[in-house]
Amino acid sequence: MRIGALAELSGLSAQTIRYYESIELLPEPERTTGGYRDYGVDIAERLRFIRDAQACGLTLDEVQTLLSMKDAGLATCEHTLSFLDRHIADIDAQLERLHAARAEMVELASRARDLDPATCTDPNRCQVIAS
Amino acid sequence: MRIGALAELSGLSAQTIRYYESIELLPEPERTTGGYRDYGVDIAERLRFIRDAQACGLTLDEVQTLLSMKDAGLATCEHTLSFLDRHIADIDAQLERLHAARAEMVELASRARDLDPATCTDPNRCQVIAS
DNA sequence: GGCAACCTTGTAGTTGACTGCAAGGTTGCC
DNA sequence: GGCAACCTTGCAGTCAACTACAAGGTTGCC
Repeated sequence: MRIGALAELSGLSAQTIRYYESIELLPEPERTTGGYRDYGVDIAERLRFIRDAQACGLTLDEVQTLLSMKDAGLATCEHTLSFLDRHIADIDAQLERLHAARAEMVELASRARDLDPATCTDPNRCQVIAS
Repeated sequence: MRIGALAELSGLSAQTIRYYESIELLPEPERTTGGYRDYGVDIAERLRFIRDAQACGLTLDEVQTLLSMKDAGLATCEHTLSFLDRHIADIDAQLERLHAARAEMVELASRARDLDPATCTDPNRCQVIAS
């Protein structure tokens, strides 16, 4: 699979994939005789892992640490475990914030929906929000 | 309350608070006779809202849109509602990613914990992760 | 073999969200 | 009144994570 196909598959841009390779998040792929990057399907799984970890607010640097752990077959040192535990705690905190924010938005939306739509006739009113 | 106290209370830096004011996320506060910013307690709630919304992956620009809605007492236009609905959907997608990533980390942590801690004697092994 | 679509490297620019610093004013306490 | 801690504005710098562009090579199809 060439980079364009992987980009399509993963939803990332080809530039981003090259960028990930440049910061060593991705291993250097095989090359075709013409010098094009040639990926196997397993790389898509790695990209998915990166995306999920990023969604947790991990930096790409931290994602790399995690990937090294996976790649190296894990390590059991104290600080490795505490790295994981800390990030799990971070995720839990973030889940809480997400739930709070979601509730706030649902509340806003439901209050907005309960208003009479007919009153929405002032174009200036909408412009406040359009930006 | 002066900016330092608000910073303390909210967990943000004074610079960040001034930055938020500069991009009009926060209203201009009262000033003391000496020209110092003088905040009421309600501003802390606004900062909490900002933090939560940011946790959802909203940009400060989008947070501002939401705050305008709150400030303006809402609007019912189609695109306002769709703005909210879209972001609620985004949050739900992110919650899903967070759960997936959390599971992955818990799995990594539990597998790591199951290994014999006595085998963790190679300092080079740890250095891989220390970065 | 001609052509569009796709790829290569390298480097520079952008965006969002801060963060630091300089030069100076204010507060509150001893 | 002296001093440390805190504040002011303004502007430049940083960092992460892309994103764009230039100049050129490869592929696959007609």
